[in-house]
Amino acid sequence: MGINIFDIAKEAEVSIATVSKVVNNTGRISDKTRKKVLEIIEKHNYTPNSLATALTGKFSYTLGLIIPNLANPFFGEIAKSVEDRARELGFSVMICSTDYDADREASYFTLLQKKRVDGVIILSGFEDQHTITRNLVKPNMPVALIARDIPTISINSVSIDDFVGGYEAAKHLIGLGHRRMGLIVENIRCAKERVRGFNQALEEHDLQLDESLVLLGEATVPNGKKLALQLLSGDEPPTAIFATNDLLAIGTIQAANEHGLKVPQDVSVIGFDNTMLATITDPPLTTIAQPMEQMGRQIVDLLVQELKGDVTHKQRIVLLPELVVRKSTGLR
Amino acid sequence: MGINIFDIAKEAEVSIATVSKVVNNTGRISDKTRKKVLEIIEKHNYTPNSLATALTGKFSYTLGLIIPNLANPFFGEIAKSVEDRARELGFSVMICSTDYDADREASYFTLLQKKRVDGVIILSGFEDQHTITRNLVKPNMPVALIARDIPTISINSVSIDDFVGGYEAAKHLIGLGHRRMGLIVENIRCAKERVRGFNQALEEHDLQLDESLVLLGEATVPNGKKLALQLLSGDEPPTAIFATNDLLAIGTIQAANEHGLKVPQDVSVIGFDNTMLATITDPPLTTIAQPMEQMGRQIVDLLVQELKGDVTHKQRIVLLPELVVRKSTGLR
DNA sequence: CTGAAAGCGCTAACAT
DNA sequence: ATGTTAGCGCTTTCAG
Repeated sequence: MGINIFDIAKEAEVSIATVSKVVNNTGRISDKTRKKVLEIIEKHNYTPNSLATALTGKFSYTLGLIIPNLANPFFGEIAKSVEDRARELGFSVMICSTDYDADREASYFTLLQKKRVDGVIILSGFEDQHTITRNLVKPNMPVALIARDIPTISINSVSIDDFVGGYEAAKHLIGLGHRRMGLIVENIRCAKERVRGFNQALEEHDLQLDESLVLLGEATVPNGKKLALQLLSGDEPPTAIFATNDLLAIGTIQAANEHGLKVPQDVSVIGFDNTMLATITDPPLTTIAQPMEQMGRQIVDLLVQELKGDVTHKQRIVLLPELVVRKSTGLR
Repeated sequence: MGINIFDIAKEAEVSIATVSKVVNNTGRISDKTRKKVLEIIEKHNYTPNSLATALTGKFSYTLGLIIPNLANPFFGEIAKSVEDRARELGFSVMICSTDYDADREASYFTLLQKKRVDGVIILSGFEDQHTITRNLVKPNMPVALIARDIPTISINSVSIDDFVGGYEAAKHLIGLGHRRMGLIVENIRCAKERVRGFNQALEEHDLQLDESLVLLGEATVPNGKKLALQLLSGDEPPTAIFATNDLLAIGTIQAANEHGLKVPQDVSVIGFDNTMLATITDPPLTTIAQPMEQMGRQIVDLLVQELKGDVTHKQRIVLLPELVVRKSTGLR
């Protein structure tokens, strides 16, 4: 097909070794030879085949990113920052959308293995420790977890302190005078952690969570709406609702509107993530912010350090979430 | 590093050719041998190195996707459907975020070339015909354009009829009794096409666009807000605003609110794209829908057909946009 | 400073 | 039905 290192070598009347050296700036090459080779390369627009390079050399300079759903802005923003940082460091990223399907996730593990990516970043709900261990850790593939955490294996990760996030949410609501809270919770580990934090704040104020006001479900706007409607139609509806992500919170606002309730006058709503969505709802959403941009950058740094062998010990970076007060929460 | 085809061959006491054949289901292999080889493969969890395969074989089974910004839900949704369809067809996708930077876009062209992807899908604003031709078409790399179009080169593409989209938007507004319209326009070719369609409808009703009410700018919410504010503060503000995408339209709604105007009572707003954002604003946004899911699938199909040589002639698929009426537009 | 040659892991004729 | 062998395009000793 294309032109290769032999073609260049022949036309420049040197050996392929020489061409390789000028391309990679290795070894010693006379300025004259270098110039000549460069000229021919330029002339033919030659680009080394990185498959061949990767086959020989150490790295493929490709990372895998496993993510549930790019259409969700939270994941989109993280994917963007991962790609940005990877690019800065000379890596490409292969995107793998699991659509919250555990089998699909597992099949990506072996695919990325085959493709000989240098490392993989996992941002998913279904990381099954066994699958990860078997498919990635055991074959010696560098792995890093983002926004999720598996305490039981030694692995690089960056996440936020979900507990603190939930705690802050509750504190904010309590400060506004709310006593009876409803919760809409995504069915994944980190969301549970947020609930635990929420509860902690409640307890510190001698408040008790009514378990019947804690609803679990998949993280979509319509689902948030459905669950919130359920909460609001009860006998003794909550005066404030904490949804464990922005999508669910938005559904909650919609439910309130539909139910003839004003946010925040009749019911306060607080979300989690602080995606761009939080700024465009009406009222704008009070939420707990995750530093998505920073998380993406850091996880890439961690992974690249590991695979380059710069750092031998694993790290678990925990960032702190921050309350962002907008207009969806108000005094009881 | 890992275990390779030789290791398997040795342990199974066969040649590497045999192993290759059972892995790829080619040639004839006795059931007995096949079973034995499969066992060893299973035992060692062997996965063929696809770099090596790609080096020898025809395909790398990898596609490149060039896209401005994953954090924008419009692009996120398309990226998702591209990845989904690619996966169904056995291809991985390498994601390339240009951040609306033409240089970065160009550098991705050569990167993907090096990585020997089998084809590239471009969804970007900056496709410079010359750059594409030089870096991709000339080196014989299959290329497909999505949601954008370059009429002057023969290339596979799927897009919507932007002209019709704009036309529909205007018709809707005119039908509601609006006569004085403002436009907020992203500075890219397809947006201009939407404006042309808009104008066409106007002309058919003997209406004239006031050029001073046509504002150009980058497609972000804050920018939409800024421009809309400008429009609304004029001497003779428009009664309806057409923004060429949802982000700009959302900014427009925010501007109206800030300016003390009610949407749609005081000013109607219509957007373009129909991302999930359109459903969560208040009021929900009337907009022109692009079938993002379908576009993503089709472009992958087109590209894969081309690179497999199934189809020799290029296609330009044009889908029709659809008006989705929500609550942001109303009678004059 | 430059080149010859041995791989990297795999596929695909071509033999046997 | 199975094995031998010549590449694929490149990097990297090791000689000269």
